[in-house]
Amino acid sequence: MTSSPRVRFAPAPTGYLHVGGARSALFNWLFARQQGGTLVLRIEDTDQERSRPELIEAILESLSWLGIDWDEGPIFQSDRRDLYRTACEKLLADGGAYLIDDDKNEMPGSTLQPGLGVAVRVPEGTAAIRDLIRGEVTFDYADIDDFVIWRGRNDTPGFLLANAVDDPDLAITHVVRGEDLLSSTPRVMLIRRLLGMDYDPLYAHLPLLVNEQRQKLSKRKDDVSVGDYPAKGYLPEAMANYLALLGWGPPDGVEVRPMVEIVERFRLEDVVSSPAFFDLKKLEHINGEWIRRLSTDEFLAAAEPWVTGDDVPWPADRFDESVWRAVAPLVQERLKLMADLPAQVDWLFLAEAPEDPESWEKAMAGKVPAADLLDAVIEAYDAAGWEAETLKETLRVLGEERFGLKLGKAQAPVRVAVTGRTVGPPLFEGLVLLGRDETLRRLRAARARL
RNA sequence: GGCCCCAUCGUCUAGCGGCCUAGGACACCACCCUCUCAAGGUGGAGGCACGGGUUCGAACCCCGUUGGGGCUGCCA
Repeated sequence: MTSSPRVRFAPAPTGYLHVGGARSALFNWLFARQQGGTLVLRIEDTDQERSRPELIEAILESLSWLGIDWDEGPIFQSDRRDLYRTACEKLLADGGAYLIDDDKNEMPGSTLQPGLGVAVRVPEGTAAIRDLIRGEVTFDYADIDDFVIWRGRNDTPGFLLANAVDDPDLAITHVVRGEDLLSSTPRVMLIRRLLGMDYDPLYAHLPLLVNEQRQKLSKRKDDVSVGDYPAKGYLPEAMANYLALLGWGPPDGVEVRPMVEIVERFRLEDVVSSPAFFDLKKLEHINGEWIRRLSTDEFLAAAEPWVTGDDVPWPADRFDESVWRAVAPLVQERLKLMADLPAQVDWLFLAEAPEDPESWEKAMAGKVPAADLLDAVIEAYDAAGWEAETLKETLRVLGEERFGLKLGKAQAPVRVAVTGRTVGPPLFEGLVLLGRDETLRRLRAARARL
């Protein structure tokens, strides 16, 4: 008999969702969706002092942004305090745990008392964890010290206790989480044993996500808050796609693909056991791939905040929707990050070509006779038909016949005069959109500076 | 220190005893394409940490060494 699995993602609201947590959430989700199982969202907010309720909404938002949905919850551990308290009292009464003072000295008594904490008395024996990724991992209780399960300081349950109680109570079948939790597992198992439960879930301890120093990603040292990624110009599809590739690889080697295809192929047993470096470079590449995969309409929708948001570099009233729609496909092909979008099109909506000294230097002070060339272009464009192909041909012929320059060289001064930069979308299509008058005005203005 | 986990190109991975003179992807280099930049195409450089076993045969199995990491909190 195979009943459908139940898994959970259990973040503590002590910070925003970071990429490591997101990856754990994603793997739980992938497994649940793969197996037709259930994903429970549980908020581990037992520590009154560290929990910040206002962060919960942000965490849920980040999960949703990634396309991770859940079937039950969020369940708050802070609502279930009585459950943990009852379990703790039982342990106390049975002698499996004892009261402690602030310095962890054992205190007399077998019921919870204000101001006193509770510690488990670790007995002899071993705990064998059944881990889908690592096989069987055994711990000897002789190596484990007595540990606190109830905080006397603020009279709240510790995470080990809450964990031990919740997973069976929620009928969790598979615990999928980071490897940093592996060492805490024997203690959770011990609590359950002392409580008389014969239940243990199957575990899957995911390899840690690490930084360049190969250390566990930390919110403090590493810039890894998922909530920051939309504003950096990442698409949720790209982030989720990349995260799925950390610790797992599709059997057919096709890395960039829709999440439904990843769900089809995902197997917890195939997750590797060694840590993975969170590589922004690869994320960027995948983001570029996803941007290019968008239909024009999808791209326009994704680009909306980048062309009409509060941070656009041009005055809102100068933005021209039809011009934007016309260049959009040209820009879509060249972006890795949506954040790079404004710099591609700003010259179309600014009153003047943007200033970029480096570009100016490169195009105007090089070997190309910029002044003479601009003079010639101005004269030619004043009379030319205003279509991309004509403008291109005009410049090509002019450049070759009068200056002995290939189009690649001849276009540089024109590009910088009009767009301000040496790089950008295809020039002649852009000139058509900018219009003859403004193009000529910018060419003359640039010529005057030489 | 103790316990536990891990070890294939710089990075992410494929490989689950012979298909491996180790495959793919990112990054890097070269060339092609090209109005710039991208994208795309072609090619290149680059790896099984080390030492013992087991086996007819090990990247794959076992042991050890070394290295890295995690935990060791009245955080999770």
